Amino acid sequence: MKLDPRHLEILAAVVDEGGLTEGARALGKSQPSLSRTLSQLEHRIGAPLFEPGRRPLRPTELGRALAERGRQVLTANAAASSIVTKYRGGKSGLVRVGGTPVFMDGVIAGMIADFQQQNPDVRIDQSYGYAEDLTAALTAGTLDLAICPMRRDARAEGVEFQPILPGLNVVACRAGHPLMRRTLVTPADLAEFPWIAPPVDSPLYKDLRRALANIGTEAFKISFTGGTLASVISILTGSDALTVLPYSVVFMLRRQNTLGALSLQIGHPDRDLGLLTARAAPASPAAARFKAFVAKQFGGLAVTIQQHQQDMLWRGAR
Amino acid sequence: MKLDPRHLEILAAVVDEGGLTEGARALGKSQPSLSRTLSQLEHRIGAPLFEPGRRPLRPTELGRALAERGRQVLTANAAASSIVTKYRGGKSGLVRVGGTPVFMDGVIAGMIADFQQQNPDVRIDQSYGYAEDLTAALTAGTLDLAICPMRRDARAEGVEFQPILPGLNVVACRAGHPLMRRTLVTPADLAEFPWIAPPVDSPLYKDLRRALANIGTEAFKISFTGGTLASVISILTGSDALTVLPYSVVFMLRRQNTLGALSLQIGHPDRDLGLLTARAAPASPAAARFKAFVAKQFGGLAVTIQQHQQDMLWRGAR
DNA sequence: CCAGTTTCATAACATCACGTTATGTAGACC
DNA sequence: GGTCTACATAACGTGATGTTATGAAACTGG
Repeated sequence: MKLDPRHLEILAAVVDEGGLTEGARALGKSQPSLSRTLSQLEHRIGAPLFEPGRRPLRPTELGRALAERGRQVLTANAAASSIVTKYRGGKSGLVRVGGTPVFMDGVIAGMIADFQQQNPDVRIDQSYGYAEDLTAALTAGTLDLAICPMRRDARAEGVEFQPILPGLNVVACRAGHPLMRRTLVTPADLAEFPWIAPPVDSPLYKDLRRALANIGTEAFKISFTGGTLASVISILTGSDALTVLPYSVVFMLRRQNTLGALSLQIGHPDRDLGLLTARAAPASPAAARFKAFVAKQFGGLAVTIQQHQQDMLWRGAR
Repeated sequence: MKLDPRHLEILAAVVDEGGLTEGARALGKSQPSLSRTLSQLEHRIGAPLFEPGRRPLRPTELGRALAERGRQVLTANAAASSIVTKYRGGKSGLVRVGGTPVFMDGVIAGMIADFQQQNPDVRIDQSYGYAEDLTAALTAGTLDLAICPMRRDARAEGVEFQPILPGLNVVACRAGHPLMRRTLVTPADLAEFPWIAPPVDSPLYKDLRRALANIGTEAFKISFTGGTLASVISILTGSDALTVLPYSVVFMLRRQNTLGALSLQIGHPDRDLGLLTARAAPASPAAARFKAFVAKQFGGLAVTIQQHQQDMLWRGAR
């Protein structure tokens, strides 16, 4: 006995609403349609679903039992509809986001927390990688959004880059570091302190090398390498070590008052931090929503950073 | 967003079976049919349900979420099918059975217990009534089966009567009643004992009157009237009162050894105990099954009673 | 008991979704 | 790179589902 789940839905609606007319109205169909459908169903089953010759159509025991199942179909269907609606509104779904480790840990993780506060049904898969891997993952369709620094002129095939922050690295150290008191730090001052280096294949490592070369300090001693942002922060706060970090990361940590940035111009990398998305496949609503959220947050962040720098400048000039 | 529950079923089957081909086989449909249906569903939803360009078709997060709902639809549908199958096999449903009070309590109740032992999903609504009411209820469709005594020549309109036992009433009393020792009881012996009378509108009451008239005893004192079988038995066992009961009822109670029947010919009523069913509406499978069960039980009962009587006769003759 | 109202059943018809077979195409695997 | 398997597409027939119009039957009130 194979039944059509739609027939069960109709039966449930008619039983629950108390009549064909009401049931038809509830389902948005015509009354004769339901009448015929239920007649056919009764004929197929070979047993009456409604007591014959009763005008306010009353279900039999069997009709009630089957209506119960129809109710289950209706609720499952409604749940499915809700899932689709939420998905299309970006309120639900999966977002696979990747980026350079330090940015993800230092900046994006906080934004993800804010985003999930408002969108609890959106699942976020975070992964780490550098521009090349991220681009590959995006074109392969295994990633929805990447957040990484990228050269302004670099146009990778099949991906779209949307700059959100100018690249700006600073020399970071613990809040009470000896060099923090100086209003101006010279390259020579840096020589005596140990350095924490990012992984050698990271853009940040290149930035570090380039920054030190610009300053004129080629020889520097590396005391720690390979850790994630969390371990870097631990070591920085527990020692007088220095490292190069994106200013945005240092800025986001300002509330904890554990890290500071030296007043030292180390030269901007020729890259912008930005959002990388695949050009081919249209992003899922949740991914698009998350992307828009991140972009907006960074917009606010850029303004805040600017205000903060103005403030620091003003206080420094005083 | 209104979805077709059948599409969800198909999605669930494909996701669970791991492919279109397997899903099609599981549903008893062709592979292209599912392919097109799911394509349309994806198009309607506006989002992919399966990761594109993967050969062992792998569902997306959304696809999995909707498949979960489809699974609910499938289980509800399967449950509905099971209900129908059990209903058609008479293994489930509602049986409304009515009959004369004493018979229902004394004989049928025990059969109902046996029936429900084997058919736990069949619900039985028991009601009481006499031939006239029962016939009316049957033709009105508010009763599936009636069990009552009926004259052999009485043919009510629209109902069918199937005799199952010859009507046979006996004078009943408690097991240790003074009259029980006598091998032969005369009408005069009955005069000194009080009588329990059934309700005056019951056929049993008429039987009592007729039986006593046949015997020649018109004047008898009635000490109790109006109770159900349970109270009649209580009073019989606690006193030396007499009453008229169908022999089948006394026989069914033989195990308890509380009641006995006097060796007194009181004349058979011109009625048979039988099953009354509506001729018009075909009985529900469960009702038909119950009717067959009761008929078979009574068949066995008739044989047992006969053997018992033979046995009694033989012992009495010895 | 009768008239009015409501509620369901039936008829006739159009359309679209579904199921079929045949066939093309693209990952996957060795 | 060749082959196999699995999915997608095409073309077509049929049947179920939707519609409106209308009839019949049952509940309502006086």
